[in-house]
Amino acid sequence: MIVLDHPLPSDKAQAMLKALADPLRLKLVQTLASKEHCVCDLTDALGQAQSKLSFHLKVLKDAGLLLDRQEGRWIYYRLNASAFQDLESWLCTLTKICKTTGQSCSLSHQSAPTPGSVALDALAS
Amino acid sequence: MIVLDHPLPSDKAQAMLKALADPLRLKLVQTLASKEHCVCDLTDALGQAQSKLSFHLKVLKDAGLLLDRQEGRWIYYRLNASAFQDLESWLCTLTKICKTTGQSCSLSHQSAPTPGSVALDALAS
DNA sequence: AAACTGGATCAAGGGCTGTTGATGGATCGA
DNA sequence: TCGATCCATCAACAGCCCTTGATCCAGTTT
Repeated sequence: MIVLDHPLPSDKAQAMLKALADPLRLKLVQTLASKEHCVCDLTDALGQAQSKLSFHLKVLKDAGLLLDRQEGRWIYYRLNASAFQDLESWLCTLTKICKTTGQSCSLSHQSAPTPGSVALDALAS
Repeated sequence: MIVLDHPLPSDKAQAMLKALADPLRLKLVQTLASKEHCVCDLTDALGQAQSKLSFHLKVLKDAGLLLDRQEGRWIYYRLNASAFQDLESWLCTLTKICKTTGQSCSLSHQSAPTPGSVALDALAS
């Protein structure tokens, strides 16, 4: 089995993927993409119950995808850009393996496989 | 709310994310990264029941991440490189938004925001 | 201090998802 | 044709996740 040699551990990447794999959480991310919001803004914007949003915001925050700050009574959430960057990089590594191992690929613009461009590591079980 | 303007629809991306967000399915992907395998190879390699692997292979295939071909009694599964590429591209777009909207970002090497480099689209509700 | 507001947390319930063992279809060898 | 192998599918069960409404806490206002 090929295991990604990447600074982002697979279990962390998995937690991020799981956090993003929900319709409402994806809407939250898209909403927070423009700028930071407090929870009451989000309840208005998305028309969802406060406790529900708090639940999903916590999931996203625990996965590392969100950051928050307090200002008086309000708590402002924003995207954690570096986490998204890490996940993108992780997925990029996976995609490169996929291309360099001669998997079927319909892309006409795929770059030529450069030996060593993908770091692999064999692992028992 | 900002919505990704990307050829890959968000619900498809979400299905892929959900499919990848499982430990066993991620192991399957990593195993298939090296080369195609039939199901009986995978049961041996991962020490899992055949029906369990068939279930998870179907989830990955339904999400578009796997392709299969039949050869006699065996069915060989392989990664669908273009699907991984699409998902990577989708996530890349999301990350770019995150960076260009001035979200807090600890990266020192982030590229300068180039206006128009990220396609955005406003959407009601 | 008392009332109010924003938000987190909790318990209960329902629904979705994964696991397990059994069954059935398809292909191949004898 | 018969048995064996590979694999998909099914039903039943268990566990997890999401939703909902209530409650609690912290900060603010009066």
